[in-house]
Amino acid sequence: MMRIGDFSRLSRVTVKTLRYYDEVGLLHPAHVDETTGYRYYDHDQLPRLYRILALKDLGFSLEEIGRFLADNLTTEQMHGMLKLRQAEIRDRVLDESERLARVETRLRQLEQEDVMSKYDVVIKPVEPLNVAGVRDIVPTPPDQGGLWDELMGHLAQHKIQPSGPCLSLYYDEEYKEADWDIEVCQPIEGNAPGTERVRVRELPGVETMACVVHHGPFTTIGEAYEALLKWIGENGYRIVGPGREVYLRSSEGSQTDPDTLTEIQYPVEKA
Amino acid sequence: MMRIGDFSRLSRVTVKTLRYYDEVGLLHPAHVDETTGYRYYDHDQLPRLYRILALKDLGFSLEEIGRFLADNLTTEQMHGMLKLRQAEIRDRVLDESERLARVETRLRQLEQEDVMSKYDVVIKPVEPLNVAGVRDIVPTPPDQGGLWDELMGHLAQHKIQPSGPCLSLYYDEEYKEADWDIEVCQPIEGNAPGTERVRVRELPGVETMACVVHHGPFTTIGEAYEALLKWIGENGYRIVGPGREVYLRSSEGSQTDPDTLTEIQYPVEKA
DNA sequence: TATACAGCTTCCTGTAGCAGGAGAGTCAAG
DNA sequence: CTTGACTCTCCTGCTACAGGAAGCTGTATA
Repeated sequence: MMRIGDFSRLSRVTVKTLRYYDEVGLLHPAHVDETTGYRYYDHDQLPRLYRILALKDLGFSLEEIGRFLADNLTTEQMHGMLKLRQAEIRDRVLDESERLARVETRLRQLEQEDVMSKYDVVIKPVEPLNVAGVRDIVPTPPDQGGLWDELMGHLAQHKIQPSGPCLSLYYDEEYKEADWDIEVCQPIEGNAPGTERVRVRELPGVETMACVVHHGPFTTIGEAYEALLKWIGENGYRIVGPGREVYLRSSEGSQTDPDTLTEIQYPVEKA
Repeated sequence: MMRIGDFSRLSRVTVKTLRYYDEVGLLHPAHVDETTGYRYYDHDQLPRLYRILALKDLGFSLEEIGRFLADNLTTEQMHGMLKLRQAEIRDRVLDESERLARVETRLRQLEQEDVMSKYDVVIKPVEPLNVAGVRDIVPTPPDQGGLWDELMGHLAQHKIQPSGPCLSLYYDEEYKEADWDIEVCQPIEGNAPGTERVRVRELPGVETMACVVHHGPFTTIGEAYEALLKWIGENGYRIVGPGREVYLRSSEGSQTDPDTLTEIQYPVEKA
């Protein structure tokens, strides 16, 4: 029988930890003096402590280790827990590897451009959205004003309330000189009447949407697109649907208001 | 200006988190109603929030992100922090990969032997140890009794106090049929007189010692050796020094006492 | 106008596995 | 008997929030 300090030196486990294991019931001392509260350990408690350490080393929580030691479970149960651990660790390795890749991408970018991008890309889910929309081919993006007039006219006529910031969808898959396939949308509540030109429908939700916010006039939104597309490419994603422009704040059709706020969104998947 | 719930839906960050970021000073609302305490956010706070999320995604702590946003640091500082992050993540990936390998080793072992080993191996550091020892060639390990008599006689004669459990060192690098090079040691305090045969010296400390405890008679200690050596091989270590047997509890030379407790130690390094 | 009811507030607790430290009692040696 | 090393319990802190209680607020509807 030895005191906690000796057992600590023998096992190279801190006194704090030994007391904690006593508290949570993982390893009670062989004997506790009733009057002084001193803990006394026996040499043959070392194997149990080593088992605890070995299991901890495999990544099990103390609670799992506790059940482990108490139930002394069957080979199959053991096998199942190890399989589970294996899967969890694999996930974590994968996560951390991807994080590492992102950090290294940033590093390369920093070394090349010598300045940190003003754009930050995030991946987030986007809910399904009930919208009224008008879709058509227009020469270039700045020419979508007519579609907006059409849409807003319809909404005003039927007294339909908007329920969020409006947005445009860009359906073309590659870059175009002219003739863009664009849909302008206004989120609305519930269902409302549509027409041949004004479609009311649900825009599907997207689980992984790569997003970036552009703060500045529309005329410079190209920089935001550039940053976003670069990020998507460098981080191993690919675009799997039409891009969206969400007009968070804008002054009615002005292309040059510097206080305009636009979120660009692309549905993506890991390539 | 929108309320916290709307900003939460817009950014897909929970209300709880937004309140927390307010509390720790990462992102205060644009305006807080003095009478009601309601938080009001502006659209143009979204870029800052996205920056926070992007940095979090790289693995920075909220505190680091805070300094980050407050100081808006130079490119070099930025570079340094990213390098640091890179190193940390690499370490973690390595750690987790090794852990994964250990789990998989256990799994294979379980599948082959259909039972969990009764031995648990741990890696721990061992302190330098001041000892008196007698080293010689003996036919086989059970023949080391004479060395112990010699050592104990010397200690008794000089009234030298032992300061811990005694141990044997096995110097041979490969298995031998006969003629083992063995040193028997007794830890003692301070320095004490030695002789030609009884050396007093400091046993060097070992940073990474692979250890296992055998609970049972000496006659079955081979199983413990087998388990330990197997573990060392399978987990990518190699032996870099003489093995030790530490006699934690024993009944004076008995080879068959079932309550004997012995720790086997091998200094190892990652291969 | 009264009433729901959804949404907001603060405050408290819990998480995992201990580390650090305060204040007080205990043990063995000199 | 004193000293100094050791031990005890109890409290706080760490990260980044989540969950929930109790109470207030804002808006839509009957």
